[in-house]
This record gives sequence, structure tokens and C-alpha cells, in this order.
Amino acid sequence: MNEERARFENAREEFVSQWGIMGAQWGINRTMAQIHALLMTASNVMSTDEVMAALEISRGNAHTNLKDLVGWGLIRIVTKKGERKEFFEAEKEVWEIFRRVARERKRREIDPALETLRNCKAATENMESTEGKAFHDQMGQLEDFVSFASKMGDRVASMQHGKAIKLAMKIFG
Amino acid sequence: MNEERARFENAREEFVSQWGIMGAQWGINRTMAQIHALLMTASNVMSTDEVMAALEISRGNAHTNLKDLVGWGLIRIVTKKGERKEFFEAEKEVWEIFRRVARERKRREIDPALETLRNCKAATENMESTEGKAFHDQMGQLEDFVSFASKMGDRVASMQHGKAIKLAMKIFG
DNA sequence: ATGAACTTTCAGTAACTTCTGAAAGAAGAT
DNA sequence: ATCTTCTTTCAGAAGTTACTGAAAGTTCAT
Repeated sequence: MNEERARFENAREEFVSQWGIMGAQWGINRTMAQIHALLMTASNVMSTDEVMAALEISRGNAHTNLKDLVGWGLIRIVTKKGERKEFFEAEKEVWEIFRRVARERKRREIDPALETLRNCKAATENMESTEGKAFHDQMGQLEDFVSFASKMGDRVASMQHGKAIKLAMKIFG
Repeated sequence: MNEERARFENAREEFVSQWGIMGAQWGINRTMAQIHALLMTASNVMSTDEVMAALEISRGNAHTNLKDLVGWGLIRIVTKKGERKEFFEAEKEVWEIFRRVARERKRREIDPALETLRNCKAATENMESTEGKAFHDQMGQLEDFVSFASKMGDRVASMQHGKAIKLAMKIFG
């Protein structure tokens, strides 16, 4: 049935496009998110040229973003024996995707932020002025919150999918 | 002590700058995040002109971003009697900030994403091909995960700070 | 009505990010 | 050593987002 094929391709394109928009809103390069969506919904590994063709983008663009995705641990390089070319394959398990994104964002964004908060707190230790005290206090509260949330995130991300769901069920009924 | 004042201003500037960088990484306009940081660490309400001066930005820029922050519910307009001018004041409670950001992001980003996932899933209902089936399945898994996570977020965000902490303690000891 | 004090909008500009295409680099095949 | 196939890099172009400054709009007082 070829009408089915068309419907499938349509849905897939909508997904790729929307995933790209979402990515952009979250501070991820649009093309990178689109390639990710493309590979997540691919039934076979894809080469750089196939990605280029599917999204109508240049080699440089495809290359850079494929490599960035590998850096995020969201896709991996696959080689076929007898072929020199590299192929790419996406992690498809949702829970695993979540874990990797969580880990990377923590490393890239949360940890540096905590660093700053700690600096700012330390730099205003034992101040006399009301302003200084309030600032110091505010930094402390932010630090506590961020580090607490970050720890919770770690805990959840280090659980197995099934266990996390069960735990959530237990808590929230 | 004026050396203390300088140390305080320094720390505050570091915080404002870093909060801006963080915001940008999370898909929030840098200036908006900086104004937020500035107001969070202000001991008094500030006028548009004061914000302009503190960050050395234009009136248009200050105005737009102040109003956007009001839209996010992160700052509020305060009027002083006898004064026509508007002043701004930030929510300072970390937990409350978290709740508001969570609510807005859900509304602006999560809900539309869920919409797309549901569409894509529905559009590939009952497909025969392996590819179609796999796609449909993948959309289902993504939808389940996102909607589950979103519900959990809601639950947590609707708790009082103290209760949330206690709960977390109980779970993760 | 006019003016003063303030807020809002917006066209044009500046800054930044992403993308292209071509050239250079690597590595195996002959 | 040279060719072929593929990967990587990068300068400049295109596209996007954010910012400025000035003009228009609003509101209140006189």
C-alpha cells in the first residue's frame, strides 16, 4: 500500500520539524534536534549523505551536528564491514535518552552555575550591610535549591526505568 | 565600610552576568535573565530607568524584557503613591520561582510537544509496514514519557516547599 | 486644550548563530 | 606513489535574534 507510505512519511516529517522547533526553544541547535528526530525514527542506520539528502542540508552542517550528537551520547557511529563509510544510529529507548540528556545538561550547565553561586556566596561572607547580608542569603538559597534539585535528578536518572515508574506510582498514586 | 560595598557590587555583577549566560543556554533571552538576576538581588524596587542604567541597555530593551518577565510571573509591577512611574520587584522565594518557571515552560513548550506526538501517533494508527509500526510505537513511548514526566512535575510544583523537601528526604534518605 | 511624565511600539541596525561549499586531511586500495 | 573514498575544517554568506533610539501613545494635572 503506497498511500500508507505517504502518510508515514508525512507524520515523520511533522515529527522531525517539531522536534527541531522544540530543540531550538531549549537552546539546542535546530538542525541537531532534527537529525536526532530523523535517526530516532529511522529503521536502519543512516550515512552522512543520507542525512544530507533527507534534510536537504550541506555536508558541513550534517557532519558537525552528527558529531555533536555523538558528543551528547544520543547517537552512535556504526561501521559496516567492507565499507569505509560511517553510519549513524540513534538511541531509541526514551528512558536512556532522558538519562543522557540529563547527565550532559548537568555537566554543561548546572555544575558551572553552582560554581558561580558558591563564589558569589563566598565573596559576601560576613558582610555588615543589610544589602550584603540579603545577597549572601539569596545566593545560599539558590545554591541549596539547585544542588538539591540536581541531586534528585541524579538519583532518578540512575534508576532503571521500571523502578522509577514504580516509585512514582507509589508516591503519587 | 566602602571596600565591602565594592565586594558586594562585584559579586552581584558576577551573578547577573552568569545568570544571563545560563538563561541564554536554556533558551531565554540573555537580557531578560540579567534583569531577573538584578531584581532578585535588589533590596528595593527598581524603575525602568534604574534598570537601564544598571545594565547599560536602551529603554526599548529594558521595557520589553521587563514586561516579558511580568508575563512569566517572575517580577511584578509596583506603584508608589504619588508617583506615576512603574517600579518592579522580583519574586525572591526560590521555590516560588521554580514553580512559575515550571508552569510557564509546561504551557509554552511541553503541551505543544505533546500535541505533536499525539498527532504523529494518531496519523500512523494501524499501519501494516514494519516502519510504520515502529514509528507509531516510538511516538507512543515518547508521549507516555513526556506526559508522565509532565504530570510528576505538576505534582511537585504544586506542593509546598517544606513538604516537597520532606518527601524527597523520605524517598532518598 | 496643553503640557509633563511616563509607557509602548517599531523600523533599522548590530550582534550572533548557523550553514554552505570548497579545500584540506586521512586512510585504505592498487 | 597515486587514486579513491570518505571525513574534517573553515572562511565567508545567509539567516536569525536582540537592541537601539526615536517617535507615537497614554494618562494625569493644570
